[in-house]
Amino acid sequence: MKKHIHYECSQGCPVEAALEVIGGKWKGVTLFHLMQGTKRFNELQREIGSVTQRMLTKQLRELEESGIVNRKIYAVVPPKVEYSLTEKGRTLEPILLALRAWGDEHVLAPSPTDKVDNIGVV
Amino acid sequence: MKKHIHYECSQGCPVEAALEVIGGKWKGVTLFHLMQGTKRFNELQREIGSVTQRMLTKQLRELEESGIVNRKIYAVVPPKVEYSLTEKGRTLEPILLALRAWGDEHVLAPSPTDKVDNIGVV
DNA sequence: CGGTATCCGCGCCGATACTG
DNA sequence: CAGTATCGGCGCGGATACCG
Repeated sequence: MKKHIHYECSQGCPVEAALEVIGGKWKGVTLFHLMQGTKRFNELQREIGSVTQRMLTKQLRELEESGIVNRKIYAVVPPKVEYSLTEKGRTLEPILLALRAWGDEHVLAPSPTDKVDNIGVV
Repeated sequence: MKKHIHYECSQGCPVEAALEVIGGKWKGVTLFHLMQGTKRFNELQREIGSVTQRMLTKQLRELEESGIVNRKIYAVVPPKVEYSLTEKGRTLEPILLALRAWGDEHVLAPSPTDKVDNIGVV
């Protein structure tokens, strides 16, 4: 059995690979808020609004494991943890800005130019 | 009215909104392949490689509903269905290209500059 | 060829309770 | 404050069979 076709996209497709990093349920928003600077856990949770503590923790851990987010623990009482983008994470900024612009224009404020061009049945 | 965002991201966050459109499990790859031009169903399935018929259908339907993808049915035997990007879909091209570039550089071919900068414990 | 229909396991995710 | 532990519903998504 030889694999003559294109590369299996599930393994080597760079678009999928990128989306697996930022495509998690709360990762987009989280990253976007971290673009504004270092944030504490509570700060993030408050700003995102509807994320549960459990999920925010999970998403942040995964982002950390992807090398996108840095977790800084202060050994103080009460505990203080700060999250920030790593160098690698900052390379995502243009993409996040592009996503925001696109979402703004084509989802949140659908313009008449976004109407379905045609539905073809021949 | 000025947008004083800093509230509930779950409803009005444009980044999330955009990711909900392209973030489906197979949507990224699918859209990327459709950037190369109009494709038939089988063609897409073969190129993506590991997607099941059921899932590809589902993802394409959702993309269609989002106004991103056009479905053109030819009334012939055997059946022939062609998928293509709509005008709105084509506005995603720069984002898809950026995602591919990022995935290539930072996921598929991790460079030494992507090493964790530091893990801070103060 | 390009789909539905159906079954079903698994893991996501919310809710809640507890902790250092 | 910033988590972890545990339970449980339910929807995602694979496998399979069938259809126009």
